[in-house]
Amino acid sequence: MLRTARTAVTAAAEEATRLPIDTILVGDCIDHMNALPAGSVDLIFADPPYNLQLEQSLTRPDQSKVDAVDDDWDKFDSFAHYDAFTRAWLKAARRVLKPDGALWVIGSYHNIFRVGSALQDLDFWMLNDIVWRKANPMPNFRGTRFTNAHETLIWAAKSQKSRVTFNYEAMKLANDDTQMRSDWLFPICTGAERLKDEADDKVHPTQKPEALLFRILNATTKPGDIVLDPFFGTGTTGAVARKLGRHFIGIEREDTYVSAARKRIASIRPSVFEALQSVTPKRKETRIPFGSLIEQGLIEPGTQLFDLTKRYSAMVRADGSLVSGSHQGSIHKVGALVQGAEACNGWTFWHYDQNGRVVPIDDLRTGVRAKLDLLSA
Amino acid sequence: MLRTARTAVTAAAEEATRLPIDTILVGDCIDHMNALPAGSVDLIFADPPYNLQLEQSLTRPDQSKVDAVDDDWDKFDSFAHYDAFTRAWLKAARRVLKPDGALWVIGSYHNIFRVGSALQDLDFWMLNDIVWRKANPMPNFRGTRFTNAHETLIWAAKSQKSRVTFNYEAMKLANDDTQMRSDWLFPICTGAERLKDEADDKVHPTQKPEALLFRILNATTKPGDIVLDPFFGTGTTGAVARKLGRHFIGIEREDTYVSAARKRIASIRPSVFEALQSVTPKRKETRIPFGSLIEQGLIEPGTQLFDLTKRYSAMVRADGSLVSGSHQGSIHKVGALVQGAEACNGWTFWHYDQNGRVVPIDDLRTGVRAKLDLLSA
DNA sequence: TGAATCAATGAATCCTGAC
DNA sequence: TGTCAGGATTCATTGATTC
Repeated sequence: MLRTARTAVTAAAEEATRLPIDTILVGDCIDHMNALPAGSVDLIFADPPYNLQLEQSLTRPDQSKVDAVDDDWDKFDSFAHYDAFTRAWLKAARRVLKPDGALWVIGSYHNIFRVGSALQDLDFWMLNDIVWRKANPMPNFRGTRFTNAHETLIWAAKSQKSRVTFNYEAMKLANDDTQMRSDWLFPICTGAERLKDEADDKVHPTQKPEALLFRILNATTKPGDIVLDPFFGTGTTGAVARKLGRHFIGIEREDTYVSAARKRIASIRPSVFEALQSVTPKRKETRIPFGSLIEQGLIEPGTQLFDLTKRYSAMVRADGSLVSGSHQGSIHKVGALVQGAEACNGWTFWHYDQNGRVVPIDDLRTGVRAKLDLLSA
Repeated sequence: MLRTARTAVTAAAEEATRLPIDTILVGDCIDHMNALPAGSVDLIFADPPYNLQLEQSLTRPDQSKVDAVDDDWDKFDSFAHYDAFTRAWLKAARRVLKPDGALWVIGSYHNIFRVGSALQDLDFWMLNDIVWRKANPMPNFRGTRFTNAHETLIWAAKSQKSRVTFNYEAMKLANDDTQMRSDWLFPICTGAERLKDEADDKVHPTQKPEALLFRILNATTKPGDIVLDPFFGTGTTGAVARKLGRHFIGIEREDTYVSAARKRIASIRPSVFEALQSVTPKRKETRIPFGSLIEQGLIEPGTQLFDLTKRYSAMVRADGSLVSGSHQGSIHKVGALVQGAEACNGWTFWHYDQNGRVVPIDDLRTGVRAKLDLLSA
């Protein structure tokens, strides 16, 4: 009798801890997370709705319309509603995490401050905020702000005393033997990687690049770990987990996304090594804008520049523009204008007086570049 | 009697609106801000305490101690206290801003999510979050996290309807003619720029580089604007403001910082006036109605206009309107109608035949504008 | 076949002054 | 306060089309 009871209990416990590994659960993420056993997953990656608040439609300068994120799942009545939603899914997420588990969230300035505050309030322990610098962001078409060229990720442990996985050496190796920094450069998801439907439209408006998930899983999980994604979408997390020999649990409400994700993941052939290679971004020559020389105090506003023959001259203004007579603009533009030429490389055309020596401004750029590369290498 | 009263009132009003320009107020920033007249400053730059939670002291691999931020002013008992403090100073800051004013805050993951949420709750309107990528950050000595290589800034307008200053063209030009992005690369403040005391210790633990403020003031203020910094520290904001021909109001509690800042700012040589002028944005150029070109005989009534591909054409009428088939109206309206587009810039869309050369009508406008500006100069 | 050109597009809180 | 209309505004990448 006793033995039978114990067996039943053990079986129930086993049943309860048997996780729906490498599958997608369809439905609300809070309900599904609450149905999972507590303390059962190693990592959570979450890409929740951003709560964008778009007022009107936006057109490009060529009058084409920007295909905005206007899906119902991104609509919230107020910050209060968004906060309630955020706290609810974070609470459920925290429960399902192992004691030494950690969580990643990605967001933009519309929502990330709400999410970050909620995380702290719920006793998650922040480890890093990470900046995903987009190599090819959408420009600001109206010329009213800085190009929105990044998104923010937060990496947080379940609690202050969690001993989370961090593959420091692997990250350092992947970054030419220097510590991986908190700013990551990746292109947005386009081309063959971007899932399209029969009509050749994007299946999901905000599909994340696999390279981003590669780095995250490589950095903060071990092979065989279980990664939960409560906003699975078209399954980038699952695809990368499979490639890297990690297990995933996806939760997604929309049937369209679920079926696209299933098809996508089924076709993945795990191949760790090559995938890892593609993660390392190639080092490009650091670009130094002329304005940064002034910002850094290497050229003072008011400095006179001239060409090698001293036929033309121009004055440097604080904003990085040059003036020469009625001409004004960038070093290149004014260089072209004074000569009546179509184009001009201002870096080699313009010179300044360095203690009596006539030196091209390009020399300053070379110096700054060398210093920057040295510092960030 | 009445006259005297009115005079007194006027004097009081004048007294109240007389701002403590280019000075440092010593004491609590909330008290001082509340004593300033409402709606009186153009921009606020704030570098509040970060609420760093260093559990124990940090040691480098060689066992030397890291001089971490552990000053009293950075201690808060809990997030609740920090939030209360944040809301209090942000409220005071919002009151003192002009209706079209804006605010910058800088922070790290320890505090920026609290600050960002508070901003949104207080009806500030976020314009961008900006990432300052440090060229030479402090490494993570323990190898337990990613190198903390950036800080976050938030640029927010006083309200959603504020028309804030943004020198788009100047930023674009300073960035080699492409839009300035939201990720900025600057070295941290070291070397000669870093203020040191007699013992050769740094005067302030978190002195910001002038390059950062240079970009901020260049991007979001005009010459002569008033910039308030409620956490003035050693006065980077004041130093850059003075260099760039902007006014500052600094507020700082610590005498050590105040005296260092005063000395620092007194030694600054402001830029010459001409160097502070910036490129004129197209939006601000003298408006030339199309009709005036006809009035001035530059285009004759009856002239045929066409687009660059010669797919569409229209005729100029004496009153400055165009006709194309059944369409008629302004150059913009007809340009849009013939293409079936929502909008169209007629100045660049429509061309005319100038002795066999196809020239946009905008070239005529440019000529007229130059002549007009010459006359009025 | 290859080079040159054109077209499409991506998490976007995206105008401003006159009446 | 709103309405109306002038007219200003884009970067990197991919893939298709043309030369």
